[in-house]
Amino acid sequence: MAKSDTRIQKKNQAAILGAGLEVFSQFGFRGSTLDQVAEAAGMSKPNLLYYFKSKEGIYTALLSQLLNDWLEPLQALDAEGDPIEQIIAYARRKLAMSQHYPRESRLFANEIIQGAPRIGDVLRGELKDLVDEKVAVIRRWQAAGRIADVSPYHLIFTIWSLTQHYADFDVQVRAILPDEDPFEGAALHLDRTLQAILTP
Amino acid sequence: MAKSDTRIQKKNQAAILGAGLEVFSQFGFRGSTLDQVAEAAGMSKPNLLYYFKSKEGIYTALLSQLLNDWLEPLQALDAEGDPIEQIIAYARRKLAMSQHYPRESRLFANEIIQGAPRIGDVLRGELKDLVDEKVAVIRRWQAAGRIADVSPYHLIFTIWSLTQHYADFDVQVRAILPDEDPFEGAALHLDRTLQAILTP
DNA sequence: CGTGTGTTTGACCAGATGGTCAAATATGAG
DNA sequence: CTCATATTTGACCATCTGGTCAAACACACG
Repeated sequence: MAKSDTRIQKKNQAAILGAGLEVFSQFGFRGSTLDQVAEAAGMSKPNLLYYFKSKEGIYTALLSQLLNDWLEPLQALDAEGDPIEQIIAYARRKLAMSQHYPRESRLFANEIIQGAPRIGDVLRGELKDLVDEKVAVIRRWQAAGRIADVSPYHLIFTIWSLTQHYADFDVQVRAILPDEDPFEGAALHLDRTLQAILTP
Repeated sequence: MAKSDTRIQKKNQAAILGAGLEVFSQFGFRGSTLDQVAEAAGMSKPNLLYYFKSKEGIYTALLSQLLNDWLEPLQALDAEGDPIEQIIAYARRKLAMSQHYPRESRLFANEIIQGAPRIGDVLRGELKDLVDEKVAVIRRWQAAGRIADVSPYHLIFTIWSLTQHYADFDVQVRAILPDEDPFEGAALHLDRTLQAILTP
């Protein structure tokens, strides 16, 4: 019985999710108010709640909408490709996401630092399964002697932490490097680091 | 004219700061309430405010009290020591802090992700100066050919991100590695990674 | 143009939250 | 023990916040 969304509904839902991303990524869930989101979306608070049941509804809609985009780069890691090339390509995709979608990165960071109360199940389910699968791929590469024998789990943590650092701690990075674009140096450094770790 | 604190004052101030650390590190500043802090400190809300002027007062007292501990490991980096040894020792100290003081790490992470509204000046001042000083040390080591020629700034970011990741994203790390202590593998991985990057 | 449906909002409410205050209670120096 | 001072708290207040509701408005379709 679900009617397909009208033009206006699509436009407003998109505006609300955009505003929610802006606000929630900066202040976290509890630190944000509906008035802030409404203001950022350019509409009244009751109108927000005409499109989404509650504050929580906006937030969880955002989280689940973004989760797929967030996992996609790792899914693209190809067991048939060249090992070092594949891993570096993955790291570059992740870094590019930090550069172009820092708000999404900070949204997840806020959520996870505060104990992941709303996506803990996804972390322990979908995410863990995906990581386990790719860890198996890396282990096969290692067994064949094609890359060095580092812990695949910690290798993945290395890529996550290094790339997300530039988005999540952007203020700190720019406090240290006020006169340059951190992402240029980061890309080069990331390449060299992974080369150094992975070369057998 | 400042009277030295009595026994009771010392005890209660410590209790409040401990409670504040517990609560603020989990929910961030805006996400925490004075009632939560009072409850965790085992006293009434008005009594909290007898010792600290405001919620903000507790928070900023915490931040500035912890900042020194946070910068100390980097200060201890010794220009006269063996380069690779010194850098790895720094990374290990940082990792140990993430392991033993994860709440402090998350407190800073929350603050910085949300734009560091209260410690931006410290980042651009004290922290930047300290980092610049140590970067100069690393550059001298590199000029002497004693370590590889990586960007010193990004090397430091690497150490920060890798070590703090295990504290700040603890929930995610443990979701992926439910059956082991992540810090054991992390220490080994960190050593190997830095060896690989730094060996000329 | 008129009518039914979808959209928007001003006014409002209940509960939470940061902070105040006067009164009660504990403490310790003489 | 006594009293001045330090400590503690119940009751309270103003503001903020998530959410509701009825009324107003816009719009498409006959």
